[in-house]
Amino acid sequence: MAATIKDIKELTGLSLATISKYLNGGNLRPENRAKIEKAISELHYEVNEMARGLVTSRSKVIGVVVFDIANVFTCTLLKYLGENFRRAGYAPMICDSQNDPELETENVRFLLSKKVDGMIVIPAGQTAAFLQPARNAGIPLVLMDRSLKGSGIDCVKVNNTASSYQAVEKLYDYGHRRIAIIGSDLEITGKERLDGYLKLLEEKKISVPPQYIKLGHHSIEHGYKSMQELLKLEEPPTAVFMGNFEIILGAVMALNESPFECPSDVSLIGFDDLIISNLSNPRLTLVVQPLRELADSAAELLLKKLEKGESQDNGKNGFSGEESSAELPEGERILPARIVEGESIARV
Amino acid sequence: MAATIKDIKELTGLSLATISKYLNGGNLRPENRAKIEKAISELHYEVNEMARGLVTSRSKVIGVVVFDIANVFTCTLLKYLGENFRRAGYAPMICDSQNDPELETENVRFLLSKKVDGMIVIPAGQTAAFLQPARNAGIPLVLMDRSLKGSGIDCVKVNNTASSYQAVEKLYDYGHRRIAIIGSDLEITGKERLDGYLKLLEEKKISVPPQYIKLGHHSIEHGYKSMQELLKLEEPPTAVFMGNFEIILGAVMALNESPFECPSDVSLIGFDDLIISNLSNPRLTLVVQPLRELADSAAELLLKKLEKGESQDNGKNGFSGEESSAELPEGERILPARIVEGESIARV
DNA sequence: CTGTTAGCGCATTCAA
DNA sequence: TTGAATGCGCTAACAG
Repeated sequence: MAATIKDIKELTGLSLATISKYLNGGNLRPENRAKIEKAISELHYEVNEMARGLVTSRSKVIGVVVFDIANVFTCTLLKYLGENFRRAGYAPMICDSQNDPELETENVRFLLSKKVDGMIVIPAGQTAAFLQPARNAGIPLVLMDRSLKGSGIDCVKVNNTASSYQAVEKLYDYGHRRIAIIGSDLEITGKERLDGYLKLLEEKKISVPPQYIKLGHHSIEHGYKSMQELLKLEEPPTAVFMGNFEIILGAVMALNESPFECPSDVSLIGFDDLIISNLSNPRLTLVVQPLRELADSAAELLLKKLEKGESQDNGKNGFSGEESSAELPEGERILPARIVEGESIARV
Repeated sequence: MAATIKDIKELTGLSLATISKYLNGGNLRPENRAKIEKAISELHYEVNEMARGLVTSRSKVIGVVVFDIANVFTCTLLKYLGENFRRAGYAPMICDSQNDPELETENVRFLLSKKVDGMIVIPAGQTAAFLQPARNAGIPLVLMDRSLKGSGIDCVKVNNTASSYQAVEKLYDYGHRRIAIIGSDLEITGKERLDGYLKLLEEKKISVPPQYIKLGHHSIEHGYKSMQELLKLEEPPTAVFMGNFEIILGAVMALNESPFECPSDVSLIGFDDLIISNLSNPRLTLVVQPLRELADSAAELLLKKLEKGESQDNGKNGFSGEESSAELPEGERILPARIVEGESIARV
């Protein structure tokens, strides 16, 4: 089958060690170097990473576990992560959890059996138990987008609460008082964004009817249904804050099917994503997450740990099950989102 | 560090062979089975796939090379592919070529060094040379979306020409005669779709000014610029066929910024993607590719080859470089796309 | 700078 | 059914 260093040895008369040294960038006599290179290209030799990994116990592979791969948000991050890892000589091994905690658990196990050197995780659930095997294995871990409260695992994310506060504040500044939210209290990011909305209402001493607060999943259906219901109210909101991309999709769809117009009848601001907003007419004003920075930062953090050989397990968490302490993760990095202006907000 | 079967041996007093047999589903005495299971859970033992792979020379990993991962089309396919492979006990290892043939070549090498059992490829370029190492290695290969002419490698794709023919025919049936295209002659799928457009014009004996045929890359910029130019013509088209998702994005953006309205001023039909169309107002009429079927079919094809231990290299192609013969790939599977109705086409 | 040797964790002969 | 021995392809001492 495939050529091995033994074949190179036959062809060159050199020893295995010399060839290995060549492969790993050691110094050797130019003539030998040339011989080896000739043999390699003749034999179409490729390093067998399994054998190498068995010895070094490092695979140069980084596991990436995402809650849902069929998702603009996720795959943009994957793209940037991939660029970073590549540059550092690592390759990502991507696992899709399909929003299923069981699959997520299995993914972690799987990646461990593949001896990945580290892991990036965008968790599906809200508990860190599924990561315990990885912590036991002592490999570096970095979370993205969603932190796991009290787990002590580093996380890179945006400041959801502050950003959604700003978004709603923009509606407020444009004169809106009847401000609704279509969001989520089931996803952790949704909760944080809801907090921002509520905080602004509280600070500005605005009260809204409970029907203005539509909570469910971050899903197209929820967005669609909620917008329909909002527009049917006797006193519909003049502005709606939409908590994530799927919700935006559903809500805009419902609005398009209704007699209401944006922004004359109802103003909109949404959280997540950028490209897509160009499709809607008028263009949506959005809170855009710095995806590039998120990925770069997470990759850098993980690579740094990889270099230092630092383990995620700090010794305090050697047990499995629920964490009790509410210790603040030391490495939590919170990036600011920015508002990108469209024409979906009217003055009132 | 991590437990090995040696540790299990110590703990149970059984031999390595017995434990190995257990791990691989062999028959053994219930009491021994119980002992081993106890030891495994105590030690948190996980099979080291690197060591196993070194012996079996099978990794249970399937390499997936995509031309661009940050792309709704791609990542939806990835999702479905992942489900299929998972079910069959394989895990996908995804590599992003970033539309760069060099990176693509490197990706193939990389995956080979990881000893993947097979590969799914959505190629960035149009020549098959970069796959030669994989063919030499004798692993099964399946292309998706874009075939490599005369390479003899199986491919699962949609019938681009026929589908775009139908799309343009729909415009024709609605009474349109001034039909423009914003498409690509640089991507293979673009070419095929262009063919469908031209074929319909020819059959219906319609002639259009050359300015109606906008060819470039499958990019947002191309779509945006082309739509602007089309609308500026003295006699603008009454209908536009948009060749892929990025082009749709750009074109709709340009249209939204213009005084023209869809469908009263200009009718639209686009190729690719589904979800997104809901954002635009009116909803776009689209040619939708059967992503689920594409992925299922490609996965099935590859898994079948994996079972049969069939190699992609049929012996006729043992050389590298350009292929000369125009042999039809035996396993080419062409699936039909379907038109999903929106409200973006007016009668004229 | 180069060669010899040992062993990574596992599956797989062959004997028992 | 189980056990002992061998080797997968490579790296990492160590000695030369």
